[in-house]
Amino acid sequence: MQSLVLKYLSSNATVIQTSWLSRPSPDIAPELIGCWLVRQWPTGETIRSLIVEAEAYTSGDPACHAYRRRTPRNSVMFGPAGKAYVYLIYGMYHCFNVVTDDDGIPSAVLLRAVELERVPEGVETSKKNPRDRLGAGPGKLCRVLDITLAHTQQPLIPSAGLWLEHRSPECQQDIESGLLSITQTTRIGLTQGTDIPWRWYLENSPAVSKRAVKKM
DNA sequence: TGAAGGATTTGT
DNA sequence: CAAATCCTTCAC
Repeated sequence: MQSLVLKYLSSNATVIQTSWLSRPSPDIAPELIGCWLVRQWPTGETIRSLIVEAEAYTSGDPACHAYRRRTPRNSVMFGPAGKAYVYLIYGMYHCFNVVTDDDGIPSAVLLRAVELERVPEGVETSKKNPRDRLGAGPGKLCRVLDITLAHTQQPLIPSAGLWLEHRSPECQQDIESGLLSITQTTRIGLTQGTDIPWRWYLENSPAVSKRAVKKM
């Protein structure tokens, strides 16, 4: 079977705008599956990644970092959509979120897994970490795409070196026809809000972990 | 000012 | 299942 990334990669994808992201995160997260996360380094190297797994967090949600109060770390989630919320977890991994919904409503979509169109320069693959698993996990996708705390609060636009693009027409058609299937289930790794089914992933993607595909 | 803990990953 | 590892948050 041909790689999904290469099958759906198109040269004229359109950049996702703030207005499209100014909606509730549980509406946006499933629609981001099949969209593109694009990273461009200062060297000019540009890599598109197919988003295959995402989770929604929002106001009133006990698992949301902004549930208790506004703090320096989570403040970007309270602002307008279209910005990056990046945080460091367990002292060693970064997690990347897309800030969503209207100004004043703290919400975001955590990107949990992507399929890279190719291996970035300087990145080694191995049997343990093969090409199709480089972006398999929220910490791993940040590591391979070099997404760090420097990106948090940055707008997701090409000039920032990190942005989003809509599904290609081929991908959109395959999702609508049912050839590609998106599954909804519960979120991972939480201590609160564990029963809220706000995780979505693309069936049969090698970047979605077996642990992650556990059903409700 | 200090201590507890976390939207993870990896190896035992 | 526990370690790695450090920033954020909250309590004192």
